[in-house]
Amino acid sequence: MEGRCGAASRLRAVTSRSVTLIDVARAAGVSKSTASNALGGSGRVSEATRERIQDVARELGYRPNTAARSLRRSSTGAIGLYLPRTGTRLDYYMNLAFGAVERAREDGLDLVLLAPGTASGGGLASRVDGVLVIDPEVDDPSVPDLLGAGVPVVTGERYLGGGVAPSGAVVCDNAASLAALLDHLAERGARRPALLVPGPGSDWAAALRTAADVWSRREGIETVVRTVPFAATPAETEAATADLIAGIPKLDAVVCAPDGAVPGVLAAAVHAGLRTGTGLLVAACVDGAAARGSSPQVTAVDLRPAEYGRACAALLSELLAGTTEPGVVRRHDWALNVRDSTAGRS
Amino acid sequence: MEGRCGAASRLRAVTSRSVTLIDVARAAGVSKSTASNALGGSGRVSEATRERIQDVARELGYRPNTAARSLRRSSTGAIGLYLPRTGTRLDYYMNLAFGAVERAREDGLDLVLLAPGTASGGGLASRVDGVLVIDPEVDDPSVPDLLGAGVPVVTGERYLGGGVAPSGAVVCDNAASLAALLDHLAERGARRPALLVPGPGSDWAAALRTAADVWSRREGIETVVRTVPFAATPAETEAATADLIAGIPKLDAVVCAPDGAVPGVLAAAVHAGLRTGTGLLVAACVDGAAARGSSPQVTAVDLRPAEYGRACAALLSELLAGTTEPGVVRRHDWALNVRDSTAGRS
DNA sequence: TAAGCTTGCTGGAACGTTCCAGCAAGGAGC
DNA sequence: GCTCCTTGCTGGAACGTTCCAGCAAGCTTA
Repeated sequence: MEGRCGAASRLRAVTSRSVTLIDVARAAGVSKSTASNALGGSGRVSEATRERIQDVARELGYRPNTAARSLRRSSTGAIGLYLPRTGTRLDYYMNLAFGAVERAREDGLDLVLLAPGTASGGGLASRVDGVLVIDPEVDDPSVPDLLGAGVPVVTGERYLGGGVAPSGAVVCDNAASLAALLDHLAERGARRPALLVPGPGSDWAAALRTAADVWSRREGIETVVRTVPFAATPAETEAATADLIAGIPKLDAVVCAPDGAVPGVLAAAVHAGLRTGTGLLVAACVDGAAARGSSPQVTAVDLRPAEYGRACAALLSELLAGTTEPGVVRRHDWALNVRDSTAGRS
Repeated sequence: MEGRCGAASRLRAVTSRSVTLIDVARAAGVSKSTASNALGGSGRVSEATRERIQDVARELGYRPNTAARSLRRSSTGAIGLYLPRTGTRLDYYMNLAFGAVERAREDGLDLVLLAPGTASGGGLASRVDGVLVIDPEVDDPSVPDLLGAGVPVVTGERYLGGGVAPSGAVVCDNAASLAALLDHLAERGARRPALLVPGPGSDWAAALRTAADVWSRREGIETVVRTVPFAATPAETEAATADLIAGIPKLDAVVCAPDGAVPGVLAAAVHAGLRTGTGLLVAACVDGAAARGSSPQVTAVDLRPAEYGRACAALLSELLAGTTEPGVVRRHDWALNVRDSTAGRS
């Protein structure tokens, strides 16, 4: 009876079940501990045995069971990604997500997409080892939950709210990029630029506002700042721009912070009979489909979202591995993509 | 010694470790099996004890350990999402992803983002219970790997390649939506429409091509079909449209299949001195930021990506639960968003 | 030669859950 | 009174991995 039962289960193991560490160990004639050490890299194993076991594992098609490993190591092998769900900028975030997922995969980490409210239950800690929170906004109630979930958090851009501090952050030098953009516009002949920017609820928008102020003082060129919603629709932006054109006689350049708002600016220019690129210079603080796809194409600051995502994932991965101390803030490089919309005043 | 050791571990359990099923059971004065049954819903437990245990669990803040559950149940509690990484259409896919992640969460499933090449290793089956493959293209080498990974697969749109068949699919009636779009254009005065569409490598594009053919025959109106890349850039589309305008004297409407290509069509119209909406009607087969954000706004077929994602996740979830038999194909509804770009010939 | 160190390996005990066999207690049917 | 069934609960054994203590064998040192 014992024998029959053992034989049956062994047969099933061969036919249907997936191959486990014990199968590998048995086939290689070692104990499971040695097999584990040989494949995992830790522990003391002779080079010869290690290679033999790795060969056997490859031959049998051994894949470690993620759940068992997680249980034993009490780490899940996955990180979470939390994105703001703004209507525009989605292609930016998608590129960022792709970058993060690729980088995570290089370290053997899965990336799970977090929906708003995921963390509020509290079970987050048993499902991911850490979380990436991108562009955290102060009035998003999920953000404090994520920060308090008990796992390391890396933010993309700083979080301006209080509470538990994140373990790390990757930030863009938005002040420098806006200054570069304004320098570029001035060089192309702009003397009366305007900036369309969301209110200071996010680190990004807040930084842009002060940067515009600093630049204006330094250069002695007044920059008109006008507040638009974070996820501004083209219609809203068009109205805002038309308003500016009507109100400021010599307006010659418009910088719009959200990339999705670009079409609205262009439409207002067309309506007012201004030729984009010469009569009115137009630029955006975030590059994306809207800036690249419009006509004429719009000069924009390229935040290189895929690399941004990679950088965030890399930092979190290092924090999890313990190779980097908590509290780091890393800088992410940007680039200025000059296009026809700032060709220059004729 | 035994006692001291036990006390020590119990103390640590209280101070640092998270609360386990055993903690709940002990606090409620029952065995772990009963606690498991009470919380899991299965097994035989009296209503009184069940409530008591649930109260205790809530009070202690018990969260089941995902890894342990996965290990025991040999299911991971997560599904994978594989998206094509085309430059345009990203906001469409992002909305779809958000829909899928929300629906998955309703069933307690995590959604992990799959990068191209994730499946080739073969370890996919131990990490997700099933996979969503959206807009599978025949020449994507990852798709056969995903289909052969040994877990249920639901595709968004059909997969035209061979090999292992998916367990389910959610499809749009692209033929019907294009016919509706062409009907709309004809009603607004179009007599010589053109269709910009990718080659027949995807189910979506193939369906559009035949639908245009069928519609033309039925209505007696010839539709000019022109092939553009799947992820057509605005520049490519502009060139293609300019070409059409030059080559076809009475051209009065352009339908462009990929949404990201919309700005190119509009630019070509402007260049040719045609007024979009009257001189040239313009429409797209996929609604998105490009169609909504352009000026004038462009009439498009709304595939309702978030709901599409929800539908895919729902189907996969049912397949995993066994409440739906494999092989199902479900239909997803679309809507026509009429905008200024098809106002009508004056 | 005895003690101590290093190397290479082993066996067992976790990790937290679910599933299964089983067992008292009580009721029904003969 | 005996069997049989149901209800409500229990204890132990999985699931596949990693970690830890430990143990021979060989080498060094005194």
